[in-house]
Amino acid sequence: MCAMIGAVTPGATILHADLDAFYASVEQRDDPRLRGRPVIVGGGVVLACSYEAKARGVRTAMGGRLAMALCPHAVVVPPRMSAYSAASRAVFEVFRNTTPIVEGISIDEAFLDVGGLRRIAGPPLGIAEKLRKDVREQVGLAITVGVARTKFLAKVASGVAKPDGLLLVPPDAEMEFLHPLPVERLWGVGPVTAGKLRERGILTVGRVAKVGLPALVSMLGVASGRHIHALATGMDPRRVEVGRRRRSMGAQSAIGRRPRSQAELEAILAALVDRVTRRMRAAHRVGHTVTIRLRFHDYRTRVTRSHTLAQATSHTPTVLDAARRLLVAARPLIDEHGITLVGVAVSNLDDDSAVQLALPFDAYAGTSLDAAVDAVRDRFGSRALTRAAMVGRELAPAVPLLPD
DNA sequence: TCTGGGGTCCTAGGACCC
DNA sequence: TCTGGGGTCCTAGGACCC
Repeated sequence: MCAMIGAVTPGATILHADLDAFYASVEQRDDPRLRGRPVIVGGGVVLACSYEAKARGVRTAMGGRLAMALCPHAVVVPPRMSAYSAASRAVFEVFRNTTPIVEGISIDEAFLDVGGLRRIAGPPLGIAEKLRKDVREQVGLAITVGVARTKFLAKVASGVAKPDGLLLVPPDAEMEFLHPLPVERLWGVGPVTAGKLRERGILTVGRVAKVGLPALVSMLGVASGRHIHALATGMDPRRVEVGRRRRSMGAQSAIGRRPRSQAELEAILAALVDRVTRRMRAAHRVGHTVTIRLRFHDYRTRVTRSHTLAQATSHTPTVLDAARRLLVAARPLIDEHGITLVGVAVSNLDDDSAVQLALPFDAYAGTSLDAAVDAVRDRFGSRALTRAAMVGRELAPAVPLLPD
């Protein structure tokens, strides 16, 4: 399926590329028996589903029981995250072979700026066509691409063109394209905001543009009002940014309704902290703020409790200690409301090379070198020690530490 | 709908400093 | 004894996205 509006359009140089039903498509690619059949990835809840299942009303995040009621012949497969990661890496490789300006949004989605490539690679629409072909041939997956002047319009275009489509929005036809769409298409308009707009009879993007900025600000607040007004009128100055860094890393686990002892909760917490801190170390990141997240029996009430450490760390026992204290402090809430989810996140992230400054001058000031070395080994593992030793007697500020 | 897991950004109040 | 304005950081909650 390939739709096009207009011809050569110098302003439309941003591509939004979005893999179709990503997890389910990987499963269908890897197992020919699944092709053409409704596929659900997940178990208790639907993590992803193929278009054949979507046609029966199955949706992401739906409970497994309901999904099977809607689509009794669906094939349910357990998720294979490593296969999806590998497929994602292969697709991003194709993206980066297309243009150096690639901004990853998620495992299956990215923006590409192809504005500078006209002389060597031709106009954006041709580049987009080739990108789709390359992903299909090299990775074996269908990908939808939207092409437009702004990120938001490119994203909406890919959403409209799905599945396996290509859609260009020419700069002189943006409002015709955008204004008939429902307000939910605006990035940042979810159920709550859509409800507020709906109450006032604002159902389309065109109506949002017409009602004007002051009215939107009074309805939705300054940030939200300005944001959706800008999008609805085609203004979106955000550039495609290469190398955006993660601002937090977390893990969580839904644990059902069964009552849990403190020991059980702490064991779950320890496993989560271990997962997060391993990932942090692999990414060479350290963080200052430890947050625990709890959800209660009603599945709606959520609380977070956080604590900011004096020093950024990815050290498992240090993060666990902070998380455990927060959990202990939250015990009365847990006893009162019952707990159904526990999560841990570390935010305020730095590159792990940032730890270095604090080490010699703060925590280890006044201690002997031997004592500092022991403390460093304890805290960050032997690789950090090796790096420090390489510069001689001191833990020099310029040396990045590599926690193990 | 008996309910996942990983994130981002915004708001708002209070502490604290100058 | 009463009273400033501005800025930053921390904590908590909420909406939203994939």
